[in-house]
Amino acid sequence: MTDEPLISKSDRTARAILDSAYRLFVSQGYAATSMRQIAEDAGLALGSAYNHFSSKDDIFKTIILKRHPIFVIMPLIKATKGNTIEEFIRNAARTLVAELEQNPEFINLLLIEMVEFKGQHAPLLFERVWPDLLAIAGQVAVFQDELQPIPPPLLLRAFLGMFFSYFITDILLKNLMPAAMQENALDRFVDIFLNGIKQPVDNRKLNTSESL
Amino acid sequence: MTDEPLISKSDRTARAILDSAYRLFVSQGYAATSMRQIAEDAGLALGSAYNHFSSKDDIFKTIILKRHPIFVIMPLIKATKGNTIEEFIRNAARTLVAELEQNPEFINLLLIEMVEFKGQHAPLLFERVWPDLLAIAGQVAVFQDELQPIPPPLLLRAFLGMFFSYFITDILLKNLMPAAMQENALDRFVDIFLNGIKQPVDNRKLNTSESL
DNA sequence: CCTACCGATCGGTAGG
DNA sequence: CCTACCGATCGGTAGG
Repeated sequence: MTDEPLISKSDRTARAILDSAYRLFVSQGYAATSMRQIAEDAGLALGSAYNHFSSKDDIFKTIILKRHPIFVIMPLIKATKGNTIEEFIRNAARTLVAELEQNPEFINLLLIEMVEFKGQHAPLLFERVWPDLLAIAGQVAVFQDELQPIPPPLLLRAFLGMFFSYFITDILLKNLMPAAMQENALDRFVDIFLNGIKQPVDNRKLNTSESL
Repeated sequence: MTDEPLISKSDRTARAILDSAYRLFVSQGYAATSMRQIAEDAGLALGSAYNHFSSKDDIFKTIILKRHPIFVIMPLIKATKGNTIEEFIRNAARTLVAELEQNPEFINLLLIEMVEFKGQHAPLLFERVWPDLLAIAGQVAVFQDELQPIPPPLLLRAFLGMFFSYFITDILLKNLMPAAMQENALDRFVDIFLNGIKQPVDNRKLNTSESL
């Protein structure tokens, strides 16, 4: 029985290699990371890594299909709750930012794929994320009459864009910005986005009491 | 007189090296680009490149301080005209997208700096872009009473974010998206953004004639 | 500006 | 899973 544990030794080693490679890739880039670094970080000799993966590229391909940020982001959005579009969007934004703060480099895999691999894995990634995309479009459709007439896919794209741009500018400008550019920046981003997508009905509760 | 032309031979060679390096960096990344590639592309032997730059890193540093996309984007925004905030934003967005379509890889320098250099040049970049930032904040201040009370720096950041997210998602999802997600995506992005930042006064001309 | 070289490191493999 | 190796290429330099 114990001869065949649920997770074999070989599997554990393969995972150690993937984990090490992931960390090194997102912190240095693909070309700047050597197989020797990966093997050493995983506690192996170089040659041993090749018993588990045929090449460095093979490791990268495996990682990107398992750990591309889109595979973290989409399920988080899908699991978001909310009784109004406002609640839904604010909850989703908060969840994503919490995830990001936990691992600020997790977007780097996307950037590396764009620059160093010229986006060549995009078709496969898109195909695999498609079911989640449909599910989310269905969730948002519930709020249809709160919203401007915007096609749901475009809405999702704009939302992802808002989030993406928030933390790109956040990373870029970290401690450099004047306070006004930073303070509550996420809330402000969400305000603009929400105000932008909502129907201008009477019961809108804007915080613009000074409406001249 | 002709002994000292305005642009010396040495200057021209240095520029050829920078141009070649720029093209190679944005299309492959920094680590994946070798000094031999750069020298060959510039029409030189390897050793000759070192008469103009002390190291590969020296070349990168020179390039990023001259050609970081922020130095293209900010002047373009600064030169934007418009009698209303709507005109201004739409013109700026159009100009930036036109620039991007002309050189789809020009953002890669920013991405490379983020991933492969961990954003270490950010302080210097920010310092140099600061005057433009102030100028643009001044330009936008003119439209103050058309706008929600949003601090100008945050407004600029949100606008840059909108633009940035537009073309990141554009690059990522290029030919993969359902038509609805792509068609007029920029206009839609701008609509959302504009609607999001504008004061909800009476004379707003929304294209939502079907307001339930 | 080039040729010819330096030591170091690269991805990958053979052989056990 | 490791040791020891392969040829190729790396960033950089000396010397002319």
